[in-house]
Amino acid sequence: MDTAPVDHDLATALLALYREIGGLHGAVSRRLGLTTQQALLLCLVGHGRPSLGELAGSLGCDKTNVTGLVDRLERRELLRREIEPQDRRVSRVILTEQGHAIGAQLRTAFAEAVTERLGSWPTTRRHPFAQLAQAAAEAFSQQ
Amino acid sequence: MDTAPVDHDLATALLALYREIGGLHGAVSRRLGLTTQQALLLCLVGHGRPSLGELAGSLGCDKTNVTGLVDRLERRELLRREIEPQDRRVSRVILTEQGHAIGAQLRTAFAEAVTERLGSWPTTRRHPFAQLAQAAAEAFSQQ
DNA sequence: TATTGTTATACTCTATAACTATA
DNA sequence: TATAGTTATAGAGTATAACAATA
Repeated sequence: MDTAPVDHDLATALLALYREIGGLHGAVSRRLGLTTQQALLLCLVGHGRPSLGELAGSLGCDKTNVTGLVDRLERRELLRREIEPQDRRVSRVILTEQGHAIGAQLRTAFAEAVTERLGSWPTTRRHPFAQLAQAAAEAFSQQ
Repeated sequence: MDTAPVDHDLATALLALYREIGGLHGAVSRRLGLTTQQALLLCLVGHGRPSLGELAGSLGCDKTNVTGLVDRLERRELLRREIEPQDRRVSRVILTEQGHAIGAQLRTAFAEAVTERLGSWPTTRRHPFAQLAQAAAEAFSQQ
């Protein structure tokens, strides 16, 4: 058989990986004065202009949380809201210059932390892993 | 060159995967009446007898948080504290029968959710992914 | 003295329900 | 009427600092 009914080994490995990435990402975020959620949101915005509702979907949390998250990041001038002229109910989020700078620091620091721990992995191992992780993330994001 | 200085692609893929697993795991946990952190702690205890300090290390959070997490789970009779006789400063955590039952439900539900989304992946793809994820989790847990 | 766990505090994250404003 | 975002609320997670019990 090729596709087993339930893959417990894969799930266990992904859960362990989730826990460890969380620790790493949390430490990096904290070092830059952000919470994990603030850092995730900041990286998620990037160069796009997501609405608050879209952010809630991507973060997998309620829209009411995004209001508070965006409030705190806007107060620190890392991003700003912009009302959509075509539909004035919609608020879009745009990073400020400082927000982009912190986002870049965040990505770099996280990439350095990952590379440091997986430093002994050759590209012949890291590359397929990155592709599988990316593909899995996309598969998970389809609802 | 075989080991690049910083692997941004891998870090980006792992961050996306982290976000998606978080959504999936959170949904599964919530369905069983637990928060993400409570579910992580419950799975972490398993059949072991970790101290609160060890749990804090594994969860990557402060020990003061573990006090509250364990308090709430103990109040719901999913686990209990047991003072170590050899060193009465140490409290070890043991799952109750109900705690084991919920833990098993949690693992099964999460494995089902993972398998459902990666259902089209053949074992020739799932298996190496599981091994890489497990190896990465171990590499990350070394400090 | 050092360590394990707790308490107190303040802030952040979270979901639910009710609301405002726009469509 | 329906939708995007907000507010109010209550509970949970988080780190810091100060503390108790034990080693």
